[in-house]
Amino acid sequence: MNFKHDLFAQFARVGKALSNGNRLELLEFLAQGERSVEQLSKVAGLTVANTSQHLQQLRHAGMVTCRKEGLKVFYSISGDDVINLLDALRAVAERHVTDVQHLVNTYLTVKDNLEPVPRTELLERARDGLVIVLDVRPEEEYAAGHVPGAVNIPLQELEQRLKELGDQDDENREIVAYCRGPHCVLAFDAVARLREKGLNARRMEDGYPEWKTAGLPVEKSQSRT
Amino acid sequence: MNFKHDLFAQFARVGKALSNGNRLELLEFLAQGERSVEQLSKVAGLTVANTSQHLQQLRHAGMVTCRKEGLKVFYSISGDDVINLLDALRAVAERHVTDVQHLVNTYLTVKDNLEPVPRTELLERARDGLVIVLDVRPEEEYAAGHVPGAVNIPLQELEQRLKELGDQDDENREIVAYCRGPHCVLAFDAVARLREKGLNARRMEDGYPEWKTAGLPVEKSQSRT
DNA sequence: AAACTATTCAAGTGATTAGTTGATTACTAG
DNA sequence: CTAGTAATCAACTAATCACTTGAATAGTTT
Repeated sequence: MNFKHDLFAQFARVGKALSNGNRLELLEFLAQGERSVEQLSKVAGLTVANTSQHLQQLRHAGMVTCRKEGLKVFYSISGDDVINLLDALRAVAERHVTDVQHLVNTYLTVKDNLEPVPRTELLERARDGLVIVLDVRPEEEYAAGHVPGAVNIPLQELEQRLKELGDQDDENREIVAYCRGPHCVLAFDAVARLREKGLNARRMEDGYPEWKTAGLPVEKSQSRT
Repeated sequence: MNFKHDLFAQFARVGKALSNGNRLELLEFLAQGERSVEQLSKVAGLTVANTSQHLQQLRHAGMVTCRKEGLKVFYSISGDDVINLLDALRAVAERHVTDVQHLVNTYLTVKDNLEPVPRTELLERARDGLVIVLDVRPEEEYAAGHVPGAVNIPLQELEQRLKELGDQDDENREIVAYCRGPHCVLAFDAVARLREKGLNARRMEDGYPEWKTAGLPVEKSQSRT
């Protein structure tokens, strides 16, 4: 039964793509939208050549596609099924690899952290003005697409721009922060800092890619070409 | 940001578990239910020592658990999320890796193959006696659990025992075959052979593990201790 | 206790993989 | 055409992985 063997070897090719931490990081970043090789290499802290090689492995596994525009090559996730796969991987890793839970817990300095806010609940409460939705990702990612009505304050600028959130009529209005995904640390950080300031902050379940994949509405900034 | 790096390294551990064809084959077999190391080594065509090592990798990735009973150690999938992960992997591999499609198509000698029968539809039609559900897995797997009312004829015995299916009142009663999963070749084979004999055979969507995971009713044989 | 069985452990070999470096290709701008 | 840029390719090293072999555990049977 050579057929069977070949078939599993093909599946393993996709598995191999998931077998390296740097590639997973690239995929998580790509889940935001398309990116150039240079951008990706910076965010993952790899050389351009190395990044290029990882991207080609991902491409051969069918997980990303690329598009050349002038000098630059833009990579992007090749379909929603890939995001499902990444989420399934996360789910297994979270549930079973105790080290992950340990890492997440250690990072969450705020131990009495409330449950993250579910996506569906959020949208209507934001519409009613009950919550402020805070996008803590970098400006360019916000511009490429974000949750409707979300305020964008990148994490680094959070401390200085705190009043933009507190200035609102009600000091105790709940703030819901989100970032790149369930394991992006930006929103964790933001919630921890906001709580230190006495604000009522929570984290949104998952992040922008999951929001988009769930078919919920998104908004884009027109400010750039 | 060392935290981030560590976190992705933990995810990669699960990814690594999926990066080898033999391990994927073991997982697919384990998705049927628990198995001893010896059984697994036979089905995958590996030495016992090698199988044991693969299983321990899977265990460290949190994908399987084991239970010792007397001399034997029985391994099993550690949760439904693992089956979801395997299905997500398959989905990506199927959609993107053209080689997989090629392999599957090559194997399907019957080109005019009808759509596989959805699970939900099947159960009520079987109850009404409209279809014969055929389980082509080996006897022991059938005994460990099967779709209610299914007839068990292992693939090897299919040709000899054909009359057990044709003997029924209506020659044209539809036969729906299933096996271990969407990429197990048993049901493909069975359908192809039945059609050669002029019978009205189709393949069930997915296989037994997916059926069980979907929460649909199952039946077990009492014939063995 | 001795023989036997199922599994695991430990050590070693050849193959594969991750990452570095420097050259090369494809494209743009002057 | 030349210089410059983004990405890829090619060649290499160190690390990791798959598998084999033979020994060691743990449990059962006699």
